Amino acid sequence: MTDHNTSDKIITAEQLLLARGVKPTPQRVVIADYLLQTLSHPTADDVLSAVSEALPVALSRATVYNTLNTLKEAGVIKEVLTEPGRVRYDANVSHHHHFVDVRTGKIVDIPAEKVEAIGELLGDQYKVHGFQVLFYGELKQN
Amino acid sequence: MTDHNTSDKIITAEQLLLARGVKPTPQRVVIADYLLQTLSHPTADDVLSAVSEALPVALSRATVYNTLNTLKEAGVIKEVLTEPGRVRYDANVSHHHHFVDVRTGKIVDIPAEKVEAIGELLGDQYKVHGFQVLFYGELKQN
DNA sequence: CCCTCAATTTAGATGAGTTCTAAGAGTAGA
DNA sequence: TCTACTCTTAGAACTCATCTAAATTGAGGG
Repeated sequence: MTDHNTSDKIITAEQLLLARGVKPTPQRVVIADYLLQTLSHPTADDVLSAVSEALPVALSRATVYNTLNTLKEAGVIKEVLTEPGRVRYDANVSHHHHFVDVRTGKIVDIPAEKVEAIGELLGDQYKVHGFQVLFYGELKQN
Repeated sequence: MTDHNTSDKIITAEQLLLARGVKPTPQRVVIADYLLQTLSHPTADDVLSAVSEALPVALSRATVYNTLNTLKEAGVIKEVLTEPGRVRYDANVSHHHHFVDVRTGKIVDIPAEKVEAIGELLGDQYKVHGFQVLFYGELKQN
């Protein structure tokens, strides 16, 4: 398995949690599953409403936050910072970047390969561990 | 004047505020002056403590937030998002990027020229208005 | 099977950062 | 000097996130 949760072989949320050493409780499975199947970079609140309305499993706000932190620490999801005051989550944990459409607020992933040269542009005085690019502009197709 | 507040000719905070159409009250001048002379990317609270301890002017928390928003809207300063839950401010409003030293938390500016090629790396389906790169790693000197 | 016990979930309290409100202070122009 | 608007202020309120302590769950051992 690579670090792309959503590509290569199809893998269920439950299998992914087991593989990363996280006990797959119903709440965790449902949250991980939602994150794996969306491309929308939801906030904690987005996760709570999406999962609450679609599911038999009751879910408290605290559990959403607990689970998001657990999944983040286990490497199942990543935080995305695009705006002040809220954190978004992304189940694509491969090295990649983001593009924010300034008209719609839509956020799309940009593969690392597109900008991979950036890491070498800085001089000797910087030892670059990684970098994050946030593009903003307009998506010409949707 | 270019959009570098801190280079080219020496300019006082008061002159800068006037030039950007912001009435230079004592509180605003003092806050702008602090931001112009620091390289540390302070938070609102950092500004409040730095300015409060150094100055005859009394300063409330609300004024710090009001002023930071006023200066941001006037283009005198920029927000910097490097971590969840807090906003940092930078009086360097030229197009540039940031490098976070993961050992010390120190944040330094990276000039736009160093990474200027990035804007052209995306394909036709993106109209890039701008981009922000956040590097993280280790500063080898300083 | 059914205890036991540790892990998980939960509602609500709490906390951090920021914005809002409404009242007071300052100030430019009549 | 008065007026009228702008700015500042203290504290309330709001939003997002974490903490607390109690209830629930469920896996492993008898």
